[in-house]
Amino acid sequence: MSEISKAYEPQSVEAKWYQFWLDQNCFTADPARVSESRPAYSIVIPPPNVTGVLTLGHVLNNTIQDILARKARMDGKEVLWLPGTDHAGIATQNVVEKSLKKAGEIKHRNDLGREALVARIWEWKEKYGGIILQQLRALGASCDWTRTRFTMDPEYSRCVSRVFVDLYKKGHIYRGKRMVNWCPASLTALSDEEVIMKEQKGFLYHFKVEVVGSTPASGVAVGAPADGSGRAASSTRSIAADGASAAAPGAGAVPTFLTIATTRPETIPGDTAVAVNPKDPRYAHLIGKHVVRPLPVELPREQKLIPIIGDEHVDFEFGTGVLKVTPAHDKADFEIGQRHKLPVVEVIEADGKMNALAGQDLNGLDRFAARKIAVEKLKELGALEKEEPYTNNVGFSERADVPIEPRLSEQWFLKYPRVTQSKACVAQPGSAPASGADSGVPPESLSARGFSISANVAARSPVGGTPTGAGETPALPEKMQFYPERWAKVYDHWMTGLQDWCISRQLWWGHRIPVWRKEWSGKKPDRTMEGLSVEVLQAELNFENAAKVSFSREPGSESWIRFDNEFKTCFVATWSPAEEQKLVQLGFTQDPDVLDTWFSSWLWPFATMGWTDDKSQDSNNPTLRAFYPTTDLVTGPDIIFFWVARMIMAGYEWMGEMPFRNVYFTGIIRDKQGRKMSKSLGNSPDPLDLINQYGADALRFGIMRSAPQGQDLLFDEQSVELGRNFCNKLWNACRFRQMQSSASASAPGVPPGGTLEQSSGAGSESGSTRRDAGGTTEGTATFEFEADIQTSLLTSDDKWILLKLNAAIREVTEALNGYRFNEAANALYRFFWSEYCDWYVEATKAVLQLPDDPSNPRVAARKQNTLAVMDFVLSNTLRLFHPFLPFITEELWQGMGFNGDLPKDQGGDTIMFARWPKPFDPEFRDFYALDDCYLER
RNA sequence: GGGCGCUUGGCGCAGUGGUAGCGCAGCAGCUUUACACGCUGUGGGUCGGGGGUUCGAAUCCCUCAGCGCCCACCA
Repeated sequence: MSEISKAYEPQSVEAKWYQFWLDQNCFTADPARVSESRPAYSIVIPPPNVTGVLTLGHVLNNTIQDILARKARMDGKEVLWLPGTDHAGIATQNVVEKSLKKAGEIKHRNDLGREALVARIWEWKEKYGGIILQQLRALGASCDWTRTRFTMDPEYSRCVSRVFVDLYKKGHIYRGKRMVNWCPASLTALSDEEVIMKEQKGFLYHFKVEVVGSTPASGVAVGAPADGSGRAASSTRSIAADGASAAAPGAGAVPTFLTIATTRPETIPGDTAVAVNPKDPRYAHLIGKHVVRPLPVELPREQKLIPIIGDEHVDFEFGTGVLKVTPAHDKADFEIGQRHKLPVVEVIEADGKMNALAGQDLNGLDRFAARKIAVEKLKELGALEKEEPYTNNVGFSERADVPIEPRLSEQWFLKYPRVTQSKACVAQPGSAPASGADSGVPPESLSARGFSISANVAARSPVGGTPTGAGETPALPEKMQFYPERWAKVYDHWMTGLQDWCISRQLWWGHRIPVWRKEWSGKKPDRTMEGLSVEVLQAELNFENAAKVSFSREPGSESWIRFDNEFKTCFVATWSPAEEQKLVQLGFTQDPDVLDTWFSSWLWPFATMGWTDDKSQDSNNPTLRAFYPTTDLVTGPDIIFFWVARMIMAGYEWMGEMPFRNVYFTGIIRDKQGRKMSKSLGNSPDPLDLINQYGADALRFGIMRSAPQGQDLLFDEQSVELGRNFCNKLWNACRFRQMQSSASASAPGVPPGGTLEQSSGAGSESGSTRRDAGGTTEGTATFEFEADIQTSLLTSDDKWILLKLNAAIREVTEALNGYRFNEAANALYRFFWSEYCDWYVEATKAVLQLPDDPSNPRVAARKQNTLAVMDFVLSNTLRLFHPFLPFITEELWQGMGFNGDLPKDQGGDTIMFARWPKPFDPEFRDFYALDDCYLER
């Protein structure tokens, strides 16, 4: 830093230092270095979609992870921050399909076919995938890039298959024909979590249907009572009960009508019953009779008779109290259908278009167009009684953003494993004594060791760990800690009502389900199953459980076989290539579906570390042994169910241990007006632009300073500006020091640095370990603070700033231990700007500007001492800042000639491994002659 | 229908029992030899409403209201 510029110019330093860190392998984790004195610290990145580009959400998320990782390095830990990307099934397939369509190459994915499309997606992935990881480098993310993983790496895919087969054999995975959430745009099933409920304005259509099989006499009894729900009863007069007295002029019986309310008239052709509550006095007597379904119009009346059934599910307060039952297109209706053995008539196809069973008027129409036509038809028939504006919740496909269609289809389902254990492992608010993190450092009066304990260790070990770290803590079962804690309740609630997980997707991009199948024709499977062994025939006896077989007879190759009588199909699950080959030879075909993306990402914490499902191998895997369970997970609360909860279950199931000790949930980034960031609103600034304009440190600091724990964050570019200004302040404060240096008689260029920690390390003999001031310590591994500061010459200003520094160290450390990043950032800001710059630097000017007087050596000594204090404060400040502002601190660290605490060949020439400062030990109060009055100030 | 969060000066937020703070914006000055991405000074809030506990409440309790999020098979 020979020529220091007037303003900090991030562009000229960021790339340089990032490359420097890479060249020095500063980010690389080595499990061999882990030891008692060098504990492991690990984070796995929430893998962004391969198609992703950096958003402010990523900036927030990854800055936090980087702060944690860099802080842990400075605490002397062996740090693994493992990066990677997610194949993101639907999203990626959509993106590539769209781009191919746009380029005019294809009209439909079938034009290419499965293999070719998948090949194209891989091509695309190699070319454009992982841009986001590149962008993270610009942010300063200190990931161990040598361990970058992708959820579809061969090794990772193997984990997915193994896990599937394992669950299959344990009976957790089954195949079933069920109502699922179907996305008519992506043409695949979705899990419940992928459905987003949205309020939709529509209409509640009331239409009447004629009841047949009733006699006028019986119909009389049922009036439309004015009690209960007024709107239902009075407005619709549900049954034309007065029909009898009306003495219909027509021939034959007087018709009786029921009025039904529906939001989906287009599904009428699929109705196979009308349901009422058996306890409803208005309708109960009609159960067993039939009604005439109005649609399709052209169908003869006799073919449209559907029964009136009684079912408890019907709420007679709602609508007219009469429910049309469409088992094929509504989840609740399907269940009613099951209970009453109703036929299932599908009138909507997979793509959301009506089919022939819907009748000629609707056939081929999109479901929403069909709705309009259906209403018209009802009008024409005189059946429509009214249309009532109505708002209801409709499920939308998360990815395609179209209303999902409940649809009956055959899918693979998973009964979640380890639910009880996973539910119990997370500390609930108020349940456990929230130790460590918030209790912080005890007051001054505490005995000597109070301050110097690594608060990090204490705080991060979830339960117990008192700050003194003495072994007196009872060995309570270790709990996982959520930050903020309230998310634990959300988690708990979800874990309580778990439904089986639909894990199959009708897509091409993803992990193909490792199941091969073959149907049989006769009563028993064995006739068509050539090559099946004796074990299989035994297995055949038990259709419930999977049996272990080996088709290929190769050692280690095994399959799990299961017979399904209902579908007359034999299913074989295997992850062994030899078995696959043999199965194909035997005429088996692989299941065409792929697995839900989350079925691979729930293995992320260990599948990325080379897990194999082979206990002997895994216990010899140094990475897994050193870094699993991971320490912290940083993610958004929006994927607490998708990802976090499932990782916990997977962690217990296959590793026997929770996957992480702490989970930090960030807030969601919104714009100034509180709206979500979105491409269509154009309110989502490109972080790279911000980095170019203000610098990565500015962006990091700005966003961290305005991100309260777990609260949504309203992003304002001004906060980044503030970050830039702050960097500039830091820059100039160091510049000021540099200018003094050259003006004074002190050792030029390389002012010694030091940490409070070393001072404290010198302990009680510190007085005797003092060395003479001067540059004699250059080039050695460590510096002694007291070598450069003469206590006897400390002014009250010097003492004051030393104590403020001490307070800042304590404050920042505690805030970071409690994951209160904005507090830490604020403390740094306040300390450096308001205390160091505004007061201390200004105060020093009086001293530093004293004219040199050879006859009075005390003047020079005082100046020298002031500079030593400055160096001390600055070097410790840079350490404190480094996790937040990695680039500028490295630049200044090097430029000021500060040295780390390790020899150069061990990373001593970078601030990255400089020790995190620790507050004074109490005895140092005496050493520096720091009176209590300074402590108060 | 349940659950959770938020409501503090113009804007965004800190502040969990002891006389209201920060940043931005505002206003008045400043070519002060680190920094105008700066410095000095200054105006502005009865802490959503109501009730309670307390010597004392933005801070604890109750209640109401508004906004937001999550969960839930009312057609």
